Amino acid sequence: MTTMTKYSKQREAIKEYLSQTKEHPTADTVYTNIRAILPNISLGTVYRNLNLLAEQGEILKINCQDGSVHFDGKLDRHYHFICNDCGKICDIEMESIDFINKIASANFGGKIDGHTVHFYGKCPECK
Amino acid sequence: MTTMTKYSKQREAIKEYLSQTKEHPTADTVYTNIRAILPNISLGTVYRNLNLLAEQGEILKINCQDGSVHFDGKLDRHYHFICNDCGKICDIEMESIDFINKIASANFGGKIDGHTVHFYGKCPECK
DNA sequence: TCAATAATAGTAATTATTATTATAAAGAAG
DNA sequence: CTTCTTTATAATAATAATTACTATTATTGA
Repeated sequence: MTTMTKYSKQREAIKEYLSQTKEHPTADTVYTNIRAILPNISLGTVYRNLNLLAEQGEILKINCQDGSVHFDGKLDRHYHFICNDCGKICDIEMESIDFINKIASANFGGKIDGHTVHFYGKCPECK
Repeated sequence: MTTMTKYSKQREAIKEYLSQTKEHPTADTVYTNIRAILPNISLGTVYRNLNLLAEQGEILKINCQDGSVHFDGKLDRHYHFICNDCGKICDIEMESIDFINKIASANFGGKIDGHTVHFYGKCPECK
């Protein structure tokens, strides 16, 4: 029996917050911001729901090069840039580069289903 | 005054171990394996040297999608594949795709210096 | 309205990693 | 070869991020 997901205002608030922000907050930043609306929410609830939403594909979990974890409520196809100076994550709107999967498949015995790519450098502000 | 790096057999053993293995071990796996040669090495020493070697560009630090951190002693240009089933990291020998930096630069205000890319799917064994 | 189940807050526990410190090893100078 | 200075080490403590636990509360379907 597959377990059933019930509504909760906490999860709804997290989803809403992520969908409206342009930032790519960490779990802790989500927690801080959600507490403005739901002062009694617990950090564990934030973590559980972020992971649940990410599993369900409703948000995106971003594992940065430096080991930090960020979340993204924007669902349309886009890429991420991380600034080497200020550490900020920016969106990059660009054409799909899914064709690199084909390039990688050429000399590889397994099956390539996808990839993750992050770009690095100086963001518009730090440049 | 820039601090000077002194030789240590611990660091040498870590470097040697990474250069000869085809695996992409975690810090803890490095620790376990090095203890076969140096039974008294401490985990802190392993972490410190892995980070030092990575900073100096003598080894590679790989931050996986799932948050785990692995190390690679292979220095020539190659790409990484992570199996969705068994979690193993494999090398992919393929032509450079550095040109994706140009594609990303097209509509971006900042400066793109590099990228990281990991491929996902089923490895040769799991397929 | 009621029963079943999932979600929560609060807290404790875990994991990975870094910091601290007294001792040991490395390298330079005499 | 001995001494001095500096870096590295082992062992341990501390930290940070995340997950697990548990009693209580909220949601949903009947």
